[in-house]
Amino acid sequence: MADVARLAGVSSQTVSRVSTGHPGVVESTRRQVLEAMRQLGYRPNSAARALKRGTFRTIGVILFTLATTGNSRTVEAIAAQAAQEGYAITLIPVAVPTQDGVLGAFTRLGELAVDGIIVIMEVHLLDAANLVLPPGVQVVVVDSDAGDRYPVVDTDQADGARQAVRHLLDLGHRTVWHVTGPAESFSSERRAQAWRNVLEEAGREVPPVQRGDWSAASGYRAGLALAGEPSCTAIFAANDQMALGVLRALHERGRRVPADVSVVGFDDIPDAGSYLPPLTTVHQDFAEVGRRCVHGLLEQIRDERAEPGTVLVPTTLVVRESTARPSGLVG
Amino acid sequence: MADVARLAGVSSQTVSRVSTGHPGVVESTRRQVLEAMRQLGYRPNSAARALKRGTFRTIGVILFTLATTGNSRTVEAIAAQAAQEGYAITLIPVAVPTQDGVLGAFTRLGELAVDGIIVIMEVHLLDAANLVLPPGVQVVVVDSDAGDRYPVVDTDQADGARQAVRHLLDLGHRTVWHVTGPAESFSSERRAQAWRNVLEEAGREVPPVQRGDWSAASGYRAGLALAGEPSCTAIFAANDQMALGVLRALHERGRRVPADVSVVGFDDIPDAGSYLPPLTTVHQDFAEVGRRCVHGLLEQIRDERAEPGTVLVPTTLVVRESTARPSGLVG
DNA sequence: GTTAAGAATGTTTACGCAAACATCCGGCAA
DNA sequence: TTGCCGGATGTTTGCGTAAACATTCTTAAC
Repeated sequence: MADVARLAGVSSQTVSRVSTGHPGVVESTRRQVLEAMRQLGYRPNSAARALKRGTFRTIGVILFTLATTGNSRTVEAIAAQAAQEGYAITLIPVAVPTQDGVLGAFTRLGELAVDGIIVIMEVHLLDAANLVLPPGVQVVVVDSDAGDRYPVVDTDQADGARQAVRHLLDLGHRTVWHVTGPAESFSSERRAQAWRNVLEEAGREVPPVQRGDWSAASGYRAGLALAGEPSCTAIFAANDQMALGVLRALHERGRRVPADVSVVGFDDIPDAGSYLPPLTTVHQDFAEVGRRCVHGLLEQIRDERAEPGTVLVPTTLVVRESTARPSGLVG
Repeated sequence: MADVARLAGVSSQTVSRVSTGHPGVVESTRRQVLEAMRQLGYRPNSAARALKRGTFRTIGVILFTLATTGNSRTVEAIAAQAAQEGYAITLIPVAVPTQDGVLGAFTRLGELAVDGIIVIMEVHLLDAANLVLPPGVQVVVVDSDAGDRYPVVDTDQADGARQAVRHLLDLGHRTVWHVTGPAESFSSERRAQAWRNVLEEAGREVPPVQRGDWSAASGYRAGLALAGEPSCTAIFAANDQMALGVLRALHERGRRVPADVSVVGFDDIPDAGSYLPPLTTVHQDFAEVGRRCVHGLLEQIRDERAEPGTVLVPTTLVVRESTARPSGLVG
């Protein structure tokens, strides 16, 4: 910086003013400084800047995996929104979903240069890790029900699941079977809960749950089991990939979709429209979730007033070709 | 830090020594300092630390999107490996693949606190952006052929494609049609090139290319076109998602897979085994690519000797049920 | 022409840490 | 006993920046 100042014939403070875009620098001076910067290839040192300002303009995102569509889409949206607000994103992956894993991540995080953290996982896992957040670092949570302690932003899981199940009941199915996600996942539990509620409210029988792990392979296994249930005419899978596995299992067992069995997924991943048949599913607005996270976090950072509460992003049911009236009712 | 030193009855330098794990601090003193840290909730300020050390222990990853399986898997592997080496990952998304977009990202990047950068995109786009890298910041590139200027780590695209096409020819197909990815993508071009080469070497006719954009929807469109070609009995899609679209198109047009037409994909995404039928595809080891990237970059950072060159990660063909001998040869 | 007001620019300082150097102390060989 | 060595700890200093304050210059009103 001193070099730039010397070359431009000004003081280093003026260089600082130019590089931070402060007012009160006359145009001709400004031009000279910029030219000197260019010549010397000067770049402000962000460490020094952060030290002086006490802020890093960086948000940490802590999660288990990018392998699920939901997570990677959410992270992408967070990154995009943060970039627009002049913030960078630091990714903190937790290798294994154990207490140690989370604890390790947070220990690292404590020393990390972040002004706030977005947690994309069930918050109980954080508590279990006996976590102490660095003071002054704000938190927003996705995929959790910790709305009383941290601000939460999430898709309206329950409403999405309700729409899916009601759609199937409205088509005339007597009841709906459910392929659920892992028990540790809040989203998974919430979807299962809503499914159960709708059935109970409608006075329908609640069939046993098939548990999966979000993967197509687990959906396939669940689908094989369900294909053996003659009374099963409608299936609500907790995500699209498990729905894909269910479709394959039904196909292999000679049960036609949607003629014999209707299938609904959740997420509306881009591929869902290309499944055989194209999948009826619940559309999640991941981009909006990401935007809201960043927005909420920055608001907290600026205001220091943490006000827990939950923001729910609405869902829409996208009806494609994997659902139909049960065959007994055709016509 | 001064508070901690006072409470522990030592100098701030001793506190520093404890927190950096330096030797030469007697156990009893160390214990006292740690206790004082705990009581005061002290956390080292990473900005100051970075300023002093001149290093951030952070790697920047610049890319267009996390939406493609390959990118998100690679990023995940990079993050995991970096974490293990004590480095954090900063994500720099480039919203739009235009010169301005890339330039903007790099301007931001210039001010960013990173010791090295991993670029996951065709490097020509960087050049087009007239990019000036911050001096002292090392770069490793994925998905590019810039091996003469930057170190490159990539899947062995050509070999994977060769395996796919040869597999189809070996089964007895006269030729293989190709659904390619976007022209800007190096991976896409490399796969197409290898496909062409194998056909030419074998003296087969090279059918016109169907261009897609990696999405299942584009694969579907290409598939509809190919379903209208009676002579088309074998299709190599440049990724699994386009293969999914092709499968759907063939199904809709009444062409059976693999009885009438064989289909091969590329990537081996987790869902591929659950397609109808389960997809024969080329397995990419994204995790290995990520590991090599980080490894290469850290080596550069430590040695300062940039030695361009290309590291290729091998691929394997995974044969499932979407390929078979052409029907004329059955039995 | 004088002076005050305000704009443009310069000077000083501190942010929190860790490297480099300085000091202190106990122990051991001569 | 003396002197010296080396380990443990303390003191000084500077990393690059921007806030706060100081100075200079310009302009306009009288």
